[in-house]
Amino acid sequence: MKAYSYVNSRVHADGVAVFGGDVCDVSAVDEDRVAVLRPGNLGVHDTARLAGLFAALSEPTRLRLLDALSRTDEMCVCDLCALLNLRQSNVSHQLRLLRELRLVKNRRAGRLVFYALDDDHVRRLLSDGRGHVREAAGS
Amino acid sequence: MKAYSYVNSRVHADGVAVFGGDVCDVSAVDEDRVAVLRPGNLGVHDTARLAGLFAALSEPTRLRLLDALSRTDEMCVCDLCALLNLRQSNVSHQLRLLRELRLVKNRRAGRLVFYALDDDHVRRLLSDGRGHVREAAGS
DNA sequence: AAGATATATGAAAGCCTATTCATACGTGAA
DNA sequence: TTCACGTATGAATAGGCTTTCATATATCTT
Repeated sequence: MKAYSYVNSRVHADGVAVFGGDVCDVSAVDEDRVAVLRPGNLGVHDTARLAGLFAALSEPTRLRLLDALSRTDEMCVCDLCALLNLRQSNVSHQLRLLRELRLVKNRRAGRLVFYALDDDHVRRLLSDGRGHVREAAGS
Repeated sequence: MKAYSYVNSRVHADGVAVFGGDVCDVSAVDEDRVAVLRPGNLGVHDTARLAGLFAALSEPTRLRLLDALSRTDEMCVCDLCALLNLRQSNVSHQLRLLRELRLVKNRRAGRLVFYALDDDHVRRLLSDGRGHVREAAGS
């Protein structure tokens, strides 16, 4: 998952985010439309957060982990490994990422740690995603 | 955007996707739950497609392009460059990717090429994504 | 036809990430 | 305490992706 820290980005006086290094090299055709849309542009922070969220979902392993959790209430690490045929180390690494993004939560029960989806947004995102790939079947 | 071609993946006789190289190295605690969930696992193709979709959304540049298009009907390449302060080459490359994933469509008008969202799934995905990052404000 | 504008594309560089191995940590049992 | 089990984490490598530059293609104008 890319970091996209935006350390080089700055914000204009008008609040418009300017991303470091990127410079427009063409002139707009419909300057009015551009001017109207510009204030609604995604800000630097929202962009980074959204990108981080979707990046979490863009990985087959994490995607399958989330999908599995979306089909039950909670599962321990070793059961996730068995269900998805993954190495324990790999699962732990990915679950850590998902936890940092508040996509999953965990609770300890003895030496087992159970993971569950943190809220319903993920379920909906997965569902919408499936809706799209089902329609765009020709790709 | 990662390819995730799964050339090394195979499918068991029971239809369960097995991903190349990955081997579970622990034993399941709740084998019944695993057995119940396994038939519902995401297949290889669905996983790859979903991952590709979310990967498209995981990139700040593409995310901003899609967000911009979601706030208007259509826009030409140079206006997108101007609005987002991006190089033309960069925008063209990313729009190509988005088009291949059927996230945007385009039409030519003289020497301009106008891009628009291909369907409403993307709009909803963006909206859901915003919903999540708004709630998980503490990350 | 020639020039100008708008867009597309190929190649290369630099950076980032996923996975694995090895190992540490935490918990329960004997 | 010592062992066994489940989980977490650090380091390293291999492979991919994004961005840029240079250039090609397409269309319109003169």
